[in-house]
Parts: sequence; structure tokens; C-alpha cells
Amino acid sequence: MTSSPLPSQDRPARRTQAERSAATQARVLEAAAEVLLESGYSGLTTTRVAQRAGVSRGAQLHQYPTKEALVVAAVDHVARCWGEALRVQAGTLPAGDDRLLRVHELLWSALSGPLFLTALELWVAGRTDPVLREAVLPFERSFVRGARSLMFEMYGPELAARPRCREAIDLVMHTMRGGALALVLRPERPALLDLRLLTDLVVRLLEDEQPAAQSA
Amino acid sequence: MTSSPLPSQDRPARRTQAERSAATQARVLEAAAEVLLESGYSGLTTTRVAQRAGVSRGAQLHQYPTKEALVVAAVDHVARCWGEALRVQAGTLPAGDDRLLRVHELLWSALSGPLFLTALELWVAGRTDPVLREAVLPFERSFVRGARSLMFEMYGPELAARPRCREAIDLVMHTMRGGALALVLRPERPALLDLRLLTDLVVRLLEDEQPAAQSA
DNA sequence: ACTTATAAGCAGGCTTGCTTGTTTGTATTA
DNA sequence: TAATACAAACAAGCAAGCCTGCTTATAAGT
Repeated sequence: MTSSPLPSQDRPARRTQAERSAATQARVLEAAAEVLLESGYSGLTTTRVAQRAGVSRGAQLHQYPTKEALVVAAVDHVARCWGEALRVQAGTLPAGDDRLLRVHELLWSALSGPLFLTALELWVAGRTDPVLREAVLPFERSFVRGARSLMFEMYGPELAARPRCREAIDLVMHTMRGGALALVLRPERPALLDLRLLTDLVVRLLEDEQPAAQSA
Repeated sequence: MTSSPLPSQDRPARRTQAERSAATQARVLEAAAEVLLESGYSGLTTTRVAQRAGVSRGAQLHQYPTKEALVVAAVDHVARCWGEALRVQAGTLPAGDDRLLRVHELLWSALSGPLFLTALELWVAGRTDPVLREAVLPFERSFVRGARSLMFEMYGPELAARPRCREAIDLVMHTMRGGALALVLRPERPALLDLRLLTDLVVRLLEDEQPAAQSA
């Protein structure tokens, strides 16, 4: 009855070792990100991650021998997801008229979403944990640079050529990070950050020709 | 020689009970803040705090029966220190010409100092810990409002009366928080945030008369 | 092609150390 | 003398990592 020549359905199906490893690694890392989002870094225990992933502690420890290794891998995973999400959304950006506002809305959605919170946990924890810090730093750099170059690109050649474009971009990113931070304790309120105002200021700043101005 | 009729020096000296309690509470809370700054919230254990404070675990547990109580008290302590530091610095602010820049420098020094990092740990931890969140929220509100009213006051009556002053202040605070966040992983680099540029933008924004403007 | 040997992935129990909170006893103040 | 502040030993729980044994896949040998 159940003896078909090819054990295609009722058996767990034959997978190569690499596939098996990749599968459990993916489940573990996804679970780690979920736990991080739900319970924060102080609530991240290897046991909970294994439970959440539906993976035995043995498997967990086989793939990631120490908690440190797991966390480092989680940093990589979260950073990749974040960057990828940003890039995907950037692809769907129409070349409309109010491009700046759209660009800022895009960046804001990336910075105020759950991935920001997950990354924030690792970010803050990396301040005091040297190993974690070393793992987070390169991704932080690459993320900032990637976002910056993406914004340069999306601003378009005219605006990108303005003398203070880079300062404007950094200001926008700082402001958004700060606005996102203000949402950490109150996810319910939708918009403390006025994107129109910010965009307006950027426009004015980019209208300048002289590279520096003294404050009144 | 050492037998004076009043046991003033070689004996621990007579203190009232309230003084004793206050002394150990102060030491414990100060130690908690230090541990928080050094090791983050995930490294905050009652044992370490007691060791750091030079206080027995018995004394610790007498004043703060649970870790929860200790953390809540630490939130209060850190928030008070922060607000007080801000107010003290505000008092020494000269009524010079480039007042805005000075105000922003002041706010920036308060937001980029160690107290910000300590508060950030509690802030981020409060996202996932309900009790901590309830403890942090009121202080967050009062801090934001206090800082805002302080800035209104320090901006002076002319600027404070401008239609978009509140938006400008919120933008400044968001930007500074974001800039401070960028320093978390790299305390070495001094100024990613261009205070002159920010001040310049605020000046322009406050020059507006119409309450709203559409972006180009 | 089939069997067998070796390795890789996996499951779960176990140990050690740490953290928290209780309890019991002592010193200091009222 | 009663209450408050403090000290320290103790117990329960948990987290991290280790270990033994089992299943599945790959390689070698015939």
C-alpha cells in the first residue's frame, strides 16, 4: 500500500546535508530576530530561540556552538533583511514630481518598522558587549553608506550635485533615527515626525550655493 | 589618645534611620546607573549592583525587595539627574547674541553625554518589559515637555511666538536624539551632527510667517 | 550496483554556575 | 523594648554549554 517505488510524499523527502543545515539555520535566525523583537536582547536566551524555531537544542548547538556565534549570525541576518527591504522598496519608487517626499517616506518606513527595533536591540547591546560591537559595526557602516548612496541616487543628479547635499542627507537620517527612537515606547501614535516639514527644509538647504553659512 | 569622650571619629557616628536608608539607597541607585552604563540592561543583576555599591545583598533587598523595585527606582533617579543637569546648565547660559546656537549646544551636550546612554538602556528595555515601560513613560513625557518648554524659554519671546516654533523644536530634538544614537557605537568621533547647520535651518524655519508650506 | 564505513545533522538529558528572593540572625536607632 | 537597618547563609530556578546516542546523507570499497 504505502510502498511506492519513489518515497516522495509520505517520507520526509530526501534533502541534501547543505539543505538541511540551511533550513535549520534559517529557522533559528528567524526565531532569534522574533525573540529580539518581542523580548529584547536581555530576553534572548538560546533556549527560547530553539523553542521558537521548533528546533532541538542539539541542532541549535550544532549550528551555532555558542550564544555568541548565534548572535553574530543574527546580526548578519537582520542587517541583510533590512538592507534588502530598503532596496526592494526603492525599486518600486515612481519617478514622480515630489520625489523628495517620496524618498523620505520610503526611508521613514524602513526606519520606523519592526526591523529597526530589532536592529536597535543589537545596536544598543553592542555598546557594552565587545564581541557584538565588532559584529555590528561593519553592518552599521555599510548600512549608513548604502542608505546615503541610495538617497544620492534617488535625489537625482541635479540635487545630488548641490554643495550641501551630503549634509542634508545626514541630517535627514539623523532626524529619522531620532523620530524612530521616539516611537520605541509608543508605537501607537503614527507620526511624530513631520516629513513634509523635513522635506521642505531639505529643499531650502539644497537651494543654497555657498557651502557654509553662519547662523544668525 | 584616641579615646575622646565623644565617639565622633573612630566610631561610625550616630545617624538617624532615615539618613541610613537614604545613604544606602543613594549608593545603590548610583551603582545601578553605573552598571547600566557599563554593562547595559542585560548585564544589570542585583548582585553586581550590590557589589558595586559596596552594600550587602541584605541591605539591598531591604531597601528594594525585588529587582523590579530597584529598576523602577533607578529610572526615577536617572531621570531626575538628567533633568537636573539640563536645568543647571541652562542657568549658566549667557544671554549673548547667538543664543540659538548656544541653546542647541547645551541640549546637545545633555543628549550626547553618559546620562543619555544610561537612559537609553532603560528606554529600550522598557519597550519589551511592561513594568519598566510603565515606569519610563511618565518620565519620558515630562522630560520631553520640560525640554520643550525650556527651549521655548531659551529661544526668547520673539522666536517663541513664531507660528512654527514648536515644530522646529521637535525637529531639533529628534535630530539630536538621532545624532546621539549614531554615537552609541562610536563614542570616539566627536561631531557627526552639524549644530551650525541645524541652527541655520531653524532660523530659516522661524522666519516663515505662514504656518504650513508645501514641498517643491 | 550494492554494501559498508565515515561523517554530518539531530535529539534530549545532564552539569555547572549564576540570579533571584527567602529566611534567620545581629546591630543600630527610636 | 520595639522597630528599623543590615548581614549572610540558603533554596529554587534557569541559562549555557557538554555529552551520549540516534538518524540521515555522502563517500569508499567491492
